[in-house]
Amino acid sequence: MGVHFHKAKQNRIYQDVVEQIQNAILDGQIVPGDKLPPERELCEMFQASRGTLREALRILEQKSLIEIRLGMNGGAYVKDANAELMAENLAILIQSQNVSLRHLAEFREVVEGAVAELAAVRATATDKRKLADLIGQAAGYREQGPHLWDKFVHMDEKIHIELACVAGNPLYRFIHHSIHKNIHRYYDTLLIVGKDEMEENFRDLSAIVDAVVTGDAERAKRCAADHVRRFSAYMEQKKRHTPDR
Amino acid sequence: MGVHFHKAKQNRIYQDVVEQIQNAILDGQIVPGDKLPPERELCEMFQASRGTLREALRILEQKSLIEIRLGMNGGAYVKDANAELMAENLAILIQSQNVSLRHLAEFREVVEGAVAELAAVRATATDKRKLADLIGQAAGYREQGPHLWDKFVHMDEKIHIELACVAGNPLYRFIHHSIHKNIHRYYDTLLIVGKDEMEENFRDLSAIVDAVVTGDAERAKRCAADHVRRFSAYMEQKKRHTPDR
DNA sequence: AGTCTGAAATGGTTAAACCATTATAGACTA
DNA sequence: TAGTCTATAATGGTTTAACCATTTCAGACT
Repeated sequence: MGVHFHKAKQNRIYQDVVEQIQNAILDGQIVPGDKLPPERELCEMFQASRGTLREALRILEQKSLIEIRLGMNGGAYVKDANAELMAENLAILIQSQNVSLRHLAEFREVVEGAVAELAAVRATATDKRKLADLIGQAAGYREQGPHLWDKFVHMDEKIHIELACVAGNPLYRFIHHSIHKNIHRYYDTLLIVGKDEMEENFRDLSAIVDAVVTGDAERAKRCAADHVRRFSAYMEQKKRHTPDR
Repeated sequence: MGVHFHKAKQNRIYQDVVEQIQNAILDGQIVPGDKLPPERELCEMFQASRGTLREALRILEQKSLIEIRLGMNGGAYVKDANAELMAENLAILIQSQNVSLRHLAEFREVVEGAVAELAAVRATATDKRKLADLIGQAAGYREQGPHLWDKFVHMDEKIHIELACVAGNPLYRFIHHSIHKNIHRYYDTLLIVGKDEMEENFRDLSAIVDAVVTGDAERAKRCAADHVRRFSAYMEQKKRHTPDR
């Protein structure tokens, strides 16, 4: 690998090491999938001890910039998915009780609305076909009865992701991912889908996609926001009947 | 399906240390301002070596859960400002060129709109007085000429923060903080405020606050979104005239 | 009363050794 | 020949013990 590191300076050496490697990654000198040299070699490059170097690696790992694998062929691999960090952050905010489920729902209403609106404006013919296809699959699972209902739930997720992609602003993808990851554990216990809920959910999704395909941004926004509102209300209600977690 | 297990690896002592300390913090067993014992004592408690323990501390520090100070009376102090993380995170997304300034502006338009809307609905009498007061201060700085213009710019910031607080959803505070921190370095070089820009900015702010005070949520949303749009357009324009960064 | 100084507390760094996990090549077996 | 076992080597994980650097503060000295 052709990247040149210079001797680590500064008071806190590990910080300097972090910065050098981080810059190399963010500048594209090292790309996702690449492997950094083994720790012992990095030590020589940076003229630092292994302990210090490992503290730097821990920080980079926590920033989701690298992933460290064990064993032969192990080492520090440069990662791609920057979305993980946001999810982790959000998790901490929630756990420290600064942000409640209700806050999250309120925010999600706005975000999903904006996503649907943008998607309606920006969807290409290909995007529209893809969305219609996803709705078709969901319809299929819906009809085939209870044993495929969890597949249906999964489609809901896929449709939301697709909408975020169509919207064309990566921030929305990241945010959606973060929220979903954090809300997921509530799904598992609270979201026991009955036929009625599924039908309603399907109607909501169809309405959103229909509005997007039609290019009716205003309606898309309204439908998406309504969808989230109904869904959140449903979750709140379930939660009240499932005492204390 | 539904349930997600993760590999049950006992190894990686530092992870275990991180979890124990993090839980203690998030559960409130240790509160912000508290100091953890010195490294050497923690080593004994966890029965781990200092190197391992320090790797754990680096992770907690990167998570903004603790802050480490040097010298006598130094050590690991528990922090409470969780907003830093999100900012750091967003910075990485931007620097890795996954998110552009334009994306950020587009998102901000939606967010500031939602904040103003919520604020209009939820503002108490006290909130309204506070907002009116801030606008008053801004008006004062505006009139007293160029030497106070940077104070005026600062007021703009304060008003946005206050709106986010009034909106009553902490997520918006965190998001605003993140965006602001990341957009700030552009301010410094691009935002040379002339009298016209300041006047326009002041009109925008007044309009937003007026709508909020009046309780006109719809208008507040529109004014805030317009404000961000104008501001972003102004920045884009400046940027084109300031070749390459 | 003010200033200097040095000791103590604490994090930062180093070095060398050993343990644990994993991929793989090559030996062994069916 | 095909499959399976095994030894080996590459690499991260952990320990230990020592020393360096920074900061505070009590007490000495103006």
